[in-house]
Amino acid sequence: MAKRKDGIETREKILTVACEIFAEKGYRDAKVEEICRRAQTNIAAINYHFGSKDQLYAQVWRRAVDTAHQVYPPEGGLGPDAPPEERLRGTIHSLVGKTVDPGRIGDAGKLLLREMVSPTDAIEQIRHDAIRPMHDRMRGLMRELLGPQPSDEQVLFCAMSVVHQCFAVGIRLFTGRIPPFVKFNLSTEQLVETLTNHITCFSLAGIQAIRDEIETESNERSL
Amino acid sequence: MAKRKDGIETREKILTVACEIFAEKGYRDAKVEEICRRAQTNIAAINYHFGSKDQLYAQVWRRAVDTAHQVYPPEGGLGPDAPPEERLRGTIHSLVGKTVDPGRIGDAGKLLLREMVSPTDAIEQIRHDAIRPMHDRMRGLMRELLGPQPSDEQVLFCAMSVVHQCFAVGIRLFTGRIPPFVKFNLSTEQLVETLTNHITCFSLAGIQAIRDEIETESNERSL
Amino acid sequence: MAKRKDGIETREKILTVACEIFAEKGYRDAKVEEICRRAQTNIAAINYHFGSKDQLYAQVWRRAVDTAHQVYPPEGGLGPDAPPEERLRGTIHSLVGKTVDPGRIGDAGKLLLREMVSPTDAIEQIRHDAIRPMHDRMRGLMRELLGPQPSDEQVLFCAMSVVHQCFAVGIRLFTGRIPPFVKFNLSTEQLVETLTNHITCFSLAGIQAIRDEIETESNERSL
Amino acid sequence: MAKRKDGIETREKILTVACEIFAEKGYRDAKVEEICRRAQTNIAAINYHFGSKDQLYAQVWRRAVDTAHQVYPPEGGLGPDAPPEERLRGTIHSLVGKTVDPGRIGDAGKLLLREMVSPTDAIEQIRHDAIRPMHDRMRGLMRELLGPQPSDEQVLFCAMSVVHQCFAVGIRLFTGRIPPFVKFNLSTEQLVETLTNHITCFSLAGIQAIRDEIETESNERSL
DNA sequence: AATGAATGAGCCTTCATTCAT
DNA sequence: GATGAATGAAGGCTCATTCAT
Repeated sequence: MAKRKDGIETREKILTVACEIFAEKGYRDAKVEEICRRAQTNIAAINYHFGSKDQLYAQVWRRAVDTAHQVYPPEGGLGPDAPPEERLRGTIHSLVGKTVDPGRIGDAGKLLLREMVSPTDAIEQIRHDAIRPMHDRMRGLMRELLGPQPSDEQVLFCAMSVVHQCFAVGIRLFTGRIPPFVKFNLSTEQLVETLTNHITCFSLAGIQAIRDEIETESNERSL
Repeated sequence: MAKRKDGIETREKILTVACEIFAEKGYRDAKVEEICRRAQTNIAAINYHFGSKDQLYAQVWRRAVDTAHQVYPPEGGLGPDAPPEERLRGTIHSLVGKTVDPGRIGDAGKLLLREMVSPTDAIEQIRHDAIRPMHDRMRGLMRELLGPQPSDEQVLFCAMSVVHQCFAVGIRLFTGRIPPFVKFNLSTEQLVETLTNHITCFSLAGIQAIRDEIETESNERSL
Repeated sequence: MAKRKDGIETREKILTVACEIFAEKGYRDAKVEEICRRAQTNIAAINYHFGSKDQLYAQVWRRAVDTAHQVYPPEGGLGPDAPPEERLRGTIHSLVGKTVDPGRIGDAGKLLLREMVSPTDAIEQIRHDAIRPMHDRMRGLMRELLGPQPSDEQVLFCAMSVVHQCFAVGIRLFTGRIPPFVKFNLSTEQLVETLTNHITCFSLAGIQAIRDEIETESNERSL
Repeated sequence: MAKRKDGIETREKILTVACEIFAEKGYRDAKVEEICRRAQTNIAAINYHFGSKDQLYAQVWRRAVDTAHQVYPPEGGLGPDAPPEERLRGTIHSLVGKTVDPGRIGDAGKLLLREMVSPTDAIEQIRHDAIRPMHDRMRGLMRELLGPQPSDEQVLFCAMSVVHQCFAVGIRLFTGRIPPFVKFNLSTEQLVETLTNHITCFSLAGIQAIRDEIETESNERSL
């Protein structure tokens, strides 16, 4: 006889294992057979509980997003009244944490990064729910920091400059090209902190440089 | 009839089509059947000319790297005597071009980016030939620009900050989330120029900020 | 419906059909499609139940060996105390039965013979389990029957003389060159008996002749 | 430009190489690509020179039979007037030589043995031309040696006993289970001689035993 | 006469999904 | 509710053969 547990338990186990495997191998190379085996359930369980591999993936993704946002809230938990420099640091901290810190959000970070780069059709909806708000927020911050009259282009470019710096380490980590951080003997928390400091410092200066350029252009044009 | 020629033509046709499809769908989702159909050859042609799908992919990749390096040489064609700021601009230009300009390097850019993020086993060799030199070069540049005593960590972080800014637009382009550049009515050449300017400006300021930080730390320590 | 049972039945059906077809056509020319068709299952059943054609073959072979040994035990069921002439007869009976009697061991005999002549890589292990013991046993018997001082060479040659006589009819049967036994109206049991008698009589005399020769040589040498 | 040799040369090269490979791997596992490669010609050569793989095989087989018969003539070159014991020895010598002596007949022996055991459809005709005469001859010899009134059955069984002893070593040689002859340091010629002696001695005694049995039976019946 | 690029039929295998129990 | 035997569509690869040159 089969164990008549809760049904919820198996569901959760599958979700967890699936996240690991999707993160490790990607959607296509993750096999339902392996997920079920590692989740110690039968091969029909995924279809039984989730309807299909696609739908399982969507669930896994949604849970990853939720987990990541919960552990690393969008702007680091700061309110809208905090100075923009602080909110930038908070946002960078959040992004770096999400993609670098497997200790606290499991494999959600890898999954997020993977989807960031090779999007799957099935979950366009979810992606827009999760990623666009982040970009919108980042663009808002850039507008605050870039001063009076930045062009949409400049706002977008700066936003991308910041966002992709945050992804950088994550990408390198999960593609296996782990940089020689190990020798620095940094804990994950320290790594997140160090990276946040670096990117914030680097970016604030970068943004300021773009702002100066805008003003120079503006002055030239007004002459 | 255009058949039974010297075999080179068919080979090239397959290579071109395969690059498109690998870039578009990734290795796993690219079907040899589709490649052959679009190349107007028999389904066995890939095995005949390349031995296997794996080996075809390796060839495609190698050609993509070659093409990209030819059109966008590593440091923009500058010699080692040029000032480091210029060489940074050249390197950024090269990276941006490779990942943004489908007009001149076909789908090589997409392929490069894809491999950057989800590496395939078969071509570790090639990846090391193409990617590591770039990172080494970039780290060398950072050392020049960061002044007397940067730590390995600082060099690495700055290099990553620059490199991943360059990939940013490429990633966004090829994941289909085409940013609203279109409305700016920029040609690809203009886009590459604009991005190069932005990233160079942003990064030089960022690097300078890190350099200042280093010196501050150094002074504090020497007190 | 007779479907979705315990899986054993389908497995057995495949095993039986596969034995027939492997025996009939050999490993390479046996097609999984035909096996599945004749076993009235899906083409994927072999992979599901056995993993691969290779592994199916190994299973088939192991079962054939087991069946054959069960129906025709190595020395005809005689104990080690029986006189060597009787044990020789028993061994001959066993070998002849295994290779001649399709009525009681199905196609195992054909399979054994086929493997005897064109060994397959995958099952070296099994071959050593089944064939070497038989040869060792036969050589032991020869030593008993050849008297005091036979050379290894003489033991081996006599063993081969006996063993291959036993295979003779089997080979001729399964290569389709059925000798005109049919006209003798012999049942399979009678055929096995008749052949056993013939080979035993022929071989005991042959062995005795070699033994005489040994003694002659020995005498000559001692003169 | 292609070498415009004789055309005969290439043909012969293919025939030789094909014999090697067919002997080594069997018809099914021999690949035309490998044959052509090792024969240093193009992949279409087999079809060009022989029409098909089947027909090449038939040619190879016919040549193997011819070679074997030439080097080891059916009854060892003895005339019909020689005493039957001598002609038996000659026939055994011929059979053993054909299947054991790769030095003088190339791989023809292996090929013959292989075909002996797993006949190929395409060359039934040739097989009957080569094998049936041998069996007829052997049965004739048996009739001479078995005395006045042997049954067809007894004649056949004795013929098989002799013939298959001759194949024994060959089979063991070419299936890779080379017996420890090596340690005896026998040259091929010596091996052929030794085996011929053994089988002749063994068989003459065996035949005599069957003859005695016939006479016993006959006496019993006539009582 | 000879070549080798190209073909297509066929094979084994994979894998998400279904369904009887 | 849960299982796992079974399915079928599809994919990559093999290989003897063909045909334009």
